[in-house]
Amino acid sequence: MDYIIAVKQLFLKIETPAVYKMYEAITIKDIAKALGLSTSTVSRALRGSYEISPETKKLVLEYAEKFNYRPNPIALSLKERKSRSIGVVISEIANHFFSEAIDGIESIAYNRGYHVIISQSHESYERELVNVKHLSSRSVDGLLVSLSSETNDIGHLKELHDKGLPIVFFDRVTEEIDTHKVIADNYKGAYDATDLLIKSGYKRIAHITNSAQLSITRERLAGYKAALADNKIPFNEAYVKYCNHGGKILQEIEDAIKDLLNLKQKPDAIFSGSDRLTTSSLSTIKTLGLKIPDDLAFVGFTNYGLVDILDPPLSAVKQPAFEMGQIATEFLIQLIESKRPVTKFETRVLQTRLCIRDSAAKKKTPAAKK
Amino acid sequence: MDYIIAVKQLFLKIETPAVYKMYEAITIKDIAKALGLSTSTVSRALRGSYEISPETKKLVLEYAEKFNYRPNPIALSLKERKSRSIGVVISEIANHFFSEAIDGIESIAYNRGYHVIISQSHESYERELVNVKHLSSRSVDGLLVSLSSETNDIGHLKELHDKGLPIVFFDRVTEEIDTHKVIADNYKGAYDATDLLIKSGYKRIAHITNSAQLSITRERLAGYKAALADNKIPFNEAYVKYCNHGGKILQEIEDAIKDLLNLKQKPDAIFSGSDRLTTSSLSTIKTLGLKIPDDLAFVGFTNYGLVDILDPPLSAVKQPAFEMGQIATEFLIQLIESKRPVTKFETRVLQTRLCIRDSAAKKKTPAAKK
DNA sequence: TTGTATGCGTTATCAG
DNA sequence: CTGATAACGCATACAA
Repeated sequence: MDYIIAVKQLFLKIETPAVYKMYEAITIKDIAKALGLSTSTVSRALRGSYEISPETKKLVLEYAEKFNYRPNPIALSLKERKSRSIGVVISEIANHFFSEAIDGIESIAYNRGYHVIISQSHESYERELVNVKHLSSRSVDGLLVSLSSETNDIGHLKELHDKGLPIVFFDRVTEEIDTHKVIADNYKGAYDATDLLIKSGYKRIAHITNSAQLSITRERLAGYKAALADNKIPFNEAYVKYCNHGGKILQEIEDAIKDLLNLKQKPDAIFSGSDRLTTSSLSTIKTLGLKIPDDLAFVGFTNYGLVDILDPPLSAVKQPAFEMGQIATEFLIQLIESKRPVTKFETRVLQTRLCIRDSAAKKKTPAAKK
Repeated sequence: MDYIIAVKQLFLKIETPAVYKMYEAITIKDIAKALGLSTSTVSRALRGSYEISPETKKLVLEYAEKFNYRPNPIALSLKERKSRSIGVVISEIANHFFSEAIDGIESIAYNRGYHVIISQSHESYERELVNVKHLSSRSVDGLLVSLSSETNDIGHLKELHDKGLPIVFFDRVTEEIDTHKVIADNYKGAYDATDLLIKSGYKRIAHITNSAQLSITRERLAGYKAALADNKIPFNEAYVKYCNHGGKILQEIEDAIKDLLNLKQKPDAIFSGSDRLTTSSLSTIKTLGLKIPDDLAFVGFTNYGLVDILDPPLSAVKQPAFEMGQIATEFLIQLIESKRPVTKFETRVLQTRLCIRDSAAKKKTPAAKK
């Protein structure tokens, strides 16, 4: 049986020329041969060089058009030593903040003729490492990075950056690498959210947030603390819950919220510090049978279109994800195409937007509590 | 001031050699020169060829290891005439069905050493065309396609496919191209959803769905009709609302739902046919102040994690997006790496999953209505 | 066992 | 105005 197949294969191999093989496209060489010109003449004609006679130019251009000539980007890459592609390193596409950011990234990249290669770390340092290695080894011209929540050693990126690979960070940044960065005003966003809860009459406000090493976590925590301080509310360490945000996030959140509810001084409101944290928290709150805002008021960072379809509608801090992606990409392309080494870097800070809805509604019984 | 900067730059330019320029990596040629060997020897040693002496092999391997040699993928691509990357053509990343599918695609692709390049059409035929052109012209080895809702001319894809570019369709497929396809059992999913509503006591069930030319729309409509027929409920054309799903989807949906509510025989339930349609419908229903399920019962296709955080929890048809992505990718890589032309193609159909929740709860007053 | 030469598709340099 | 040649990094047929 195997023998027959083998013979058949041999037969097929002889019979069929390499037609099926690959989408064969026309090359400069083909044009040159067909027109009895040299490849260099064709190349120059195609690029509209002034030193080619109008007739030749016309001839070549028409032939190219007719046979739908497209320059081979891979050959160009090899020659110019750049791939015209940029790598994006993020944790999760299935997260509206990042998918909006990607929209922004693409809107700029495609206009400037760059491919976008996206890789997800799923919040794992291991995977981030693998992805960065995969993307680097000279197949991308630059990297757009938002760190995974597990990452605290950025040696892999530092090394690439030192070797001259342009890198721009957005959202989850690091201070250890001096380059352009694009972030939201997390401090102010968190301040606004916390302040809204306080102004609505809540005093015992818990904060569910990402892993402690992320820049966004630190900045949002600072904004939360500042709002408490400005309103003369003491900061309570037990009210802050860090979640590593990995695969078992739902369990993590459930544990965190249960912990909070078991405290002697139960919190009366929660401020949640990210997209996934927000949805997971809401899910847990529902499971526990708690009513928002009466049992627990709620405000969260999120870019999902959830704000108004929930009951009650969700008060949320929205990040300018699309713009962040755009600006980061502009920065990166600028670095890639810069003729001279860049030594002066910028950290661009964009404003967040607070959407006020019922989930942080005024407390109904402010008098009853002490 | 500018003058000083210019002088400084000039100075810098003279001072710094072309180090900043580009992440320079070591090549086979470098190794050969350093070790006094020829490039071919090095190349062979690196690939562990049997015809190289153990000593030379060791020498080369150690040197390569020490200087962290990585073969240049672009040079390889040029040589082997393939890029080891696959293009993904979808409408929106910010759609859980697609982001889950992408997870599946990546899980397979990365294991097999392929890059994944994603492009979004945002439901526009124009953009789909541009993206496909961009991806093709020999920079990807194959295409994973889910058509935009605007697309009814697939000439661009047909041409590429005829030229030998492997293409696999998933979710939104076409019959006009003979190749592997991966779809959900949309017929059954729609049947189940409609049947659930009927079994819960609803009889006037509207269907909000995608643009009519999409395969998923046709299949889901068929399932909806079949469930009605099996339950002896007459089909009412006025109950089916097609939405083109473009930029102004919210307005479209609002109009559609208002139309439905203005009918003499107002529907008592809605079955919605996609992720975005579902969230937009819920949003509109909320805006109009309608209560689910008392005023209007609801079941929708969706892959969002919404099911249980809404009030009432949402009954939903979930698609096996991750698996669809995986299988489509396996098909594609199989086509790409096949040594012979493939003539026998498969259409894989995966099962959907119905999640039953309160939004399709039993009707409370079945007696009152005729 | 190792080296030389060639080609993948393109552009730049130099020579006519 | 046009053509020949080299180079980008790698693999391989062919020589030695």
